[in-house]
Amino acid sequence: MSRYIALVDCDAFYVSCERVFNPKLEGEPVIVLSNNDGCAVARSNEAKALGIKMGAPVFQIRELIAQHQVQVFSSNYALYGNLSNRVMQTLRNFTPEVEVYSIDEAFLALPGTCDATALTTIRETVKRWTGIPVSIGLAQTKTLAKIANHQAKRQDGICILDQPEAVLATLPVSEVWGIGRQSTKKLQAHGITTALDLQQVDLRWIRRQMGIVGVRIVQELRGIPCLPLELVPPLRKSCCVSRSFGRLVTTLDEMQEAVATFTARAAYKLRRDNLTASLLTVFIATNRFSPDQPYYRNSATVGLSCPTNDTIALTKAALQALEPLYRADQQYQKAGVWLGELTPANQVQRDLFINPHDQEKARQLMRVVDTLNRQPLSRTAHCAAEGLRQPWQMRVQRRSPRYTTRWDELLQVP
DNA sequence: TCTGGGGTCCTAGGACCC
DNA sequence: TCTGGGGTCCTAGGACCC
Repeated sequence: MSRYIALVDCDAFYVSCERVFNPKLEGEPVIVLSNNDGCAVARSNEAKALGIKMGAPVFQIRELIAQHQVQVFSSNYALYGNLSNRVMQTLRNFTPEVEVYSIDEAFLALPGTCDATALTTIRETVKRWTGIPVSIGLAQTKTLAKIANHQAKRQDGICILDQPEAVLATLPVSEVWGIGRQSTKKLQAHGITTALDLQQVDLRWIRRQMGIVGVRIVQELRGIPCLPLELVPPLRKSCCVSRSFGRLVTTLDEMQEAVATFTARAAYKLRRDNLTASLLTVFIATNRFSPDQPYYRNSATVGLSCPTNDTIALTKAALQALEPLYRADQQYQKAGVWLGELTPANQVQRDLFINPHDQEKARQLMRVVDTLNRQPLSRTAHCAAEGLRQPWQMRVQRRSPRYTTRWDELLQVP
């Protein structure tokens, strides 16, 4: 074989990040929560063994946590993002062909001569240089590499899947990458229950049932690559900032603060990536789980006459879009801002009705604001519309220090 | 009391055109 | 009265991923 695809996946990534700076957590049940301290999104093996499921709402597992003294952390994205970069940089030492697929996963192209010793070297190097344990699956396609990785996690951290059929026969079809709940139901109804069953279906049949997506999955299971490595991340097409509130929001004032805050964050992300937006959508929603209140959600979209990444222009548009959505008789649980039709900032057409001098002044203002706010999540300079106290902010009750990105939160060795 | 956030891709169907 | 065939573009919504 001339070429392999490896999937390198960090083990319980957020938990592992916490353990790097807090070795006492080793061997203990540990979980990391989603934003707003809502659900468990990362679990150590010890926590998994207790039966804590991925995405379990915290309030449903309170007893389990107390009973087994599970260590609980809020998400600390500054820390996880930084450690993720270190892992990815380490992987680039082994091949230039690295696709960063998510915060904790990367696909690597490796030569066909690659063997278990090489994988072990990669694994041990990442652990030594970053402190993060990874598992590596190797196969002929991305979809098979995913499955190999799945196997690796159950073994000693590496798996080479040369003859996949035996493994596919034992794997429920729902575990195949790209097969979600709906597809699982449909496939099972036709007697396809294992990955091997899926590998052997008729291509015309799967085309009718699942479209081109299904065909690709089946081909990949057969060892025929359909999903190329994306070495250069494609330009983003949209950008969304949304949050659940720490407590319900009822007043228009607070909702405006929140929407202005989310807009500022989204505008910053555009400037960071050198993009502008022509479309802005605001959405607000009540709690969809509330049994005694009907679920109300609504959204409004405004087009921007000139593509922009200016916080002030975008905030004006967002507040204007919010106005007709807001209803005084509702208790809101969540809001968000979505920016669409993104184009590179240097390709923006001149707007005949905007004075270029004013535009340049606005750009300079944003540069100053971004410099003042360079510390992650800092709010040294912001619009008045964002408010000061922000009582609706999400809960972050158990966040560990931002060891690697804040001088004042460096690890101290007594 | 308490249920995340941020994305992408694909398809079907409507409007419109020649 | 008859009422084709092929194409593009746009949008909404579904499905899925981590």
